[in-house]
Amino acid sequence: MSKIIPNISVDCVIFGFDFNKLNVLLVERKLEDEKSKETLIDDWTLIGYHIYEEEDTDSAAKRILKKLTGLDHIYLEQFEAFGEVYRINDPKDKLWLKYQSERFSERIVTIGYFSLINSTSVSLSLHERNVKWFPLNDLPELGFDHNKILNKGLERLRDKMRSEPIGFELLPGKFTISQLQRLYEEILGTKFDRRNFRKKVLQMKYVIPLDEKQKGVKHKPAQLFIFSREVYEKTKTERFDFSI
Amino acid sequence: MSKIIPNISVDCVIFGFDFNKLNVLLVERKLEDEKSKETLIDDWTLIGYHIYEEEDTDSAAKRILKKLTGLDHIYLEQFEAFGEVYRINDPKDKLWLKYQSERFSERIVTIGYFSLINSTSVSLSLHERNVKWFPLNDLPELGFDHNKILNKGLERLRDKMRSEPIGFELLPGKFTISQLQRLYEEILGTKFDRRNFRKKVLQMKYVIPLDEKQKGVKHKPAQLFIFSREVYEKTKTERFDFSI
DNA sequence: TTTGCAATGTGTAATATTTACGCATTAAAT
DNA sequence: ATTTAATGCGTAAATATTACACATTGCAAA
Repeated sequence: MSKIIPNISVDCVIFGFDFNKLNVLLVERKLEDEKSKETLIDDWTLIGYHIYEEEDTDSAAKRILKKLTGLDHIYLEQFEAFGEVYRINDPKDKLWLKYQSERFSERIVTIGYFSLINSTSVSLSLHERNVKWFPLNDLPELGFDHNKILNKGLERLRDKMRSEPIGFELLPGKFTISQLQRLYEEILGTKFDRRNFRKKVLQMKYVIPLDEKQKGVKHKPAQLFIFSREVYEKTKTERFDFSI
Repeated sequence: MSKIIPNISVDCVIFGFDFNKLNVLLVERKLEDEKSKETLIDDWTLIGYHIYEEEDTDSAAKRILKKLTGLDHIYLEQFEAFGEVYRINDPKDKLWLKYQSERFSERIVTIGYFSLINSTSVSLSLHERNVKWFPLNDLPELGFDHNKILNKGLERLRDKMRSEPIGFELLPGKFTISQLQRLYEEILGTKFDRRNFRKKVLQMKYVIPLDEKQKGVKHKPAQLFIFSREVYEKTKTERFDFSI
């Protein structure tokens, strides 16, 4: 692969949904002094990396996701570039970058991507580093300006959820209407009336009912549905709107 | 000022409204062979520039606007980073960059900003270069990937117009409801019923009627209004929506 | 095997919002 | 004085949203 560009990186806000909470995937950032064994850094960050000279920024984000999940076709969208001069200012952050490479002591503009993955069906690995899902309301201390990046990504996810059917990306292929409702309630921070929500979803021709029911639940099993992007693209004119 | 970063730039899609059409501001790109006087390049581009090492990307965009208009507080918003490896590929574009500086032969990631200005009250100048307003439906040939950038900027303007009251930035401080309507119709590409549009606008507490009427028109002069961002921020909860 | 539990699944009336549309008013130009 | 080309106002019809109650299903516990 070609050379790394030292002052441009991408960072991914990877969202997952466990049928209850919206989670973000973070990677542990640990550094200890080689002699004294003193812990110099111990916190978490978004998953990101510098881009290569012969690599689109989109491709860099895809590369990171692929390395992490082994999967190729993950929902990915750029949401904002972070270009403040002093976005990396904390000595910890500078130390970490220096430890990675002397070349990273320059100024870095990073491009934020958010990604939606169906966390129930994915196994994760990132070399020797520890990656973990964190619910949004219980985040650890984050390095760099990743709190800001994460929140901007979340904001964009919320906005986009209201106008396009991207929520399905967070669910398995087959899902129930209640699962979809919980997802929307969790992300948008609202409550919907169960019956009205169902009515709305049933109107969407691209949410297709299956002749199949939920299994292994201890109550009346719900009908399963699939989302069809193909049908959605054909019937796009209907304004999609999950707002209150 | 500090050194230029050769592989990061900003480009501004500057919109203006002349009470009839939505226009974009472009700068002429002309280059002729010094000996033969042959025209090597003659087209137009968005207004952009590389960023400096000690400059936020936002500040770089502001710097460009200031140089162009002399004004400080212009509506400005980042909309997308363009990070394809081969976004600059045309020999003309490479020639132009080389002519600007040998250092610009590297790969460049550019960050797109869109800006809204009240074109009726601004005088423009950009050193020795020719700048001009073009209506969106009659654009000249654009250099680089600026057609793509322009269209993405426009898309973002449209999206944002539907959810936030940014259209006012394109009008003079005092405006009539019909002017506002024409603006929205032009940008969103829709027609609104005059009476219903008026009703909707009058509900917005942040569109404040003045005891003042239009002058110099050859029909019944309309009442003038001002937009108050302050009132808007206070009453934000009401969902703003100009959709059909 | 019966009963309780915890969900799913359906319908309808009340309310709010959006759309469609008609006519009087005003200032300038003829 | 009359015409012109807009502004300004109100109301009815259509549509969309919200609120709400009860029957159904499959499993688990009694």
